[in-house]
Amino acid sequence: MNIADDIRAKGRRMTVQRRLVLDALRRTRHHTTAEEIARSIRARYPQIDPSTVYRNLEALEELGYVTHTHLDDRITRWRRADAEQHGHLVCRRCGAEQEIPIDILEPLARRLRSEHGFRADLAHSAVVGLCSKCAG
Amino acid sequence: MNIADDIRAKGRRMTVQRRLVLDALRRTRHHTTAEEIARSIRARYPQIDPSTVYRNLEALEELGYVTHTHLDDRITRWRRADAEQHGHLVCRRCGAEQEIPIDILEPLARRLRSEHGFRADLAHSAVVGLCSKCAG
DNA sequence: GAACTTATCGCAAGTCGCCGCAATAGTGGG
DNA sequence: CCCACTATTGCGGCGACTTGCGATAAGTTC
Repeated sequence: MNIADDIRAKGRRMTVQRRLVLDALRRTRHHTTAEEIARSIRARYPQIDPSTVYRNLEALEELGYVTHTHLDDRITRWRRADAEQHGHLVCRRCGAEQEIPIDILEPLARRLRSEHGFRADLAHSAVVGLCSKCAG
Repeated sequence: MNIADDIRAKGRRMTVQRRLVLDALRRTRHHTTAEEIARSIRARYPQIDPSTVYRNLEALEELGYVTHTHLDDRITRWRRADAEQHGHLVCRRCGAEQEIPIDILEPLARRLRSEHGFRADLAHSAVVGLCSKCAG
């Protein structure tokens, strides 16, 4: 089943706008911001409203096609759900972000699960701190 | 050395506005939002501009008196730097936030330090996932 | 304690993301 | 192919900051 049919099967609709957002996400390697996606779409289709992009990202997240992460700022980062999972380290000083293999976070996830019944979404979270350069 | 002198020693100034922000933070048990602090101050001193509160929180963070955290939304949470350290679990479904003892995160911090030279600021980060209620 | 330097303030305007609403347009059924 | 249903869109406007700027006032010097 292709994406369009899957979306329809879930009672949603496949619109041009939706497809454009999906395509924009497909073109980006790592995570992007909604604003960047909106900009790239509006370069060709200026009539598409930024709020439509925001709403589509949200809808596509509900549909399971994308996920978002909050790093150390107010900006939401988006990426395809089928992209490789990894953790994030964000330097609070220089802002550098680094990706780390998800399995480093596994032991913590297991403990949170057994001790707090909490199912951590590791790729969704970011660890803030000082990178090796800034820590001196 | 008291706070005022310390601030002056660092080439900054102790203004009424600064003191009001500091006092407001002292009154809150856990973390608050800038907007809430602004509201509580402006209830008594309406002439104080919200932007002054934002700038003071930033300045006080540079001075080492407060820190901020980003949970799973776009709102910045502030708290006193000398408050008790703890980790945060945030449910992506119901939004509930839970505090956990910081030592649960220690093993991860040690590993990030040795393997990536990254000094994690555990109390600054939040782990996103599903709480026991929402995980069903 | 007056002069002076400049951190900080209040205000107005701008940005990014979100939301309500009326108009529009995918979809399934006939 | 046409209709009814309702998910989605564009637009205007709001919330949470953020920033430029001229005015104000801490702190320092004399």
